[in-house]
Amino acid sequence: MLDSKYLRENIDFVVERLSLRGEGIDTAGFVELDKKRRGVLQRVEVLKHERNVVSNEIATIKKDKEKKGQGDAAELIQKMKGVSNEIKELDDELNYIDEDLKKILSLIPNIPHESVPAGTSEEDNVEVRKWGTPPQFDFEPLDHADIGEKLGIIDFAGGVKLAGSRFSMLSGHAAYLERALISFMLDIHTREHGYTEMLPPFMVNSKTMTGTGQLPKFADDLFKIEDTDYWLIPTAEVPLTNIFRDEIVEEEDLPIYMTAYTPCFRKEAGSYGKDTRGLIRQHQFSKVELVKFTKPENSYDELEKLLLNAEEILKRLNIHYRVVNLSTGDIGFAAAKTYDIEVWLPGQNTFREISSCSNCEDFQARRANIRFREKGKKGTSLVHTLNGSGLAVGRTLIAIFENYQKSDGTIEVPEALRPYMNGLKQIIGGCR
RNA sequence: GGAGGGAUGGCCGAGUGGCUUAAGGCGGCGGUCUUGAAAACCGUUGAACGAAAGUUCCGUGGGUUCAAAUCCUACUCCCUCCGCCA
Repeated sequence: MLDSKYLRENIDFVVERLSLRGEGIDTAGFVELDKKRRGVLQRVEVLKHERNVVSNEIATIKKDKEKKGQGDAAELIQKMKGVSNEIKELDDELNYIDEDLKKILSLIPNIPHESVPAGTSEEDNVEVRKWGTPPQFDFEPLDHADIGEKLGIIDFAGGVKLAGSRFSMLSGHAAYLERALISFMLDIHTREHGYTEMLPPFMVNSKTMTGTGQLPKFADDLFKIEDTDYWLIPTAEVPLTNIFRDEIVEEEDLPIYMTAYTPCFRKEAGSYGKDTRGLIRQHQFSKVELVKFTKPENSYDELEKLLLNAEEILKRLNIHYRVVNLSTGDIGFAAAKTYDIEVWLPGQNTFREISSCSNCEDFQARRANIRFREKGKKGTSLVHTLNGSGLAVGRTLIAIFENYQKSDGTIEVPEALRPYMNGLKQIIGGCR
């Protein structure tokens, strides 16, 4: 959510910046309502002041009457009845205005940072760097779906039978590999990068979904449990960021680093027919997430560090990747700036997103009311929130399948993962 | 699922219609004393909006009243006991 005061004072600038996202905003509606709100607020505050003053007078008169047996508050009380009714009407009006204003504000996306390249789509994303080299094969590399099915360790039909399209099932060494990847990633982030491991709820309420920006605008992308206020999380960013919702943290506790493995659930509405093959786009996938709470002045440095933390996983696995700076047309709703890490998939001869690292600045903090107290400064300030995948586990598994495949159809286990798989060097299929 | 109890500032906790909308304590900050620290003592210290005056905030939403932390009501969450259960 944007600051309404900031929006009021910089409305032309905001409109211009948001137009780079391809987003129009309801400026006329905002300006009119905002003005109306302040008018009503002023009137009702004057009346409330009067009510407070006269109420005290009434109290004094009644007390005198008890003591001295004289004085009569009847006239004042009568007068205050009118004032009271007026206050009620104005308060009601104010509530409606506030609701409408909130509705407008909650649908406006974050303002892109100045370092974000202008553009309308992913075509305009800018490559920041490449790491490693693509593997060379003396045979035609397969894609992960073929590799997995040939080895009998990815069961696409089974997922469809049990749940439906965009579900699948891993078995044997594929399931083992996924579990190993989760431990591997969490260990690096907790032991080497200073993150605290969390295991949050996989379902959250509407308020939590609103705090990070999924609601109200993106309800169609989410799974909701019928007859409850429970939503399945689309990313651990949601529960982790909301841990400090409506709280004031101490300055010396910042920055706060948290990491969590969770499954993620996404409807993938609007992607019909896209990425239907393989594990690329599923309704349920595993992800290790990184979340940071920082002081505003440090958040862009922290974003660079977070990005490196995510990259480190691919470096240890020795898999070729590149980093791109997303353009204004491609960054998410809550983000001011986003880097994507794209991993090389030889089976598809292309780079695919495996991590998305964003600085949301104070956009989520304002929605979720996450503040900190600064020494020697009056009041509180909003923290900055950051999040990134470290990494998407299913897509990492895909990358290993495709980059480490052998001509005989087996998969070499990357050296860094072997300690997590009881020394296993090669995935040859079968159930154990 | 059944019965009962509860929700007050960062934390604990008093307050049951009007006496500035929150006593007191802890914690934090500043000071006195001290070589330094601790202890003791003194002072200070909630949040939001607003240029300010001022207004609002005692779990959340309704209601009663001239006036609500306080009375009524619905809901949410927490605790205890019983039942069920991985």
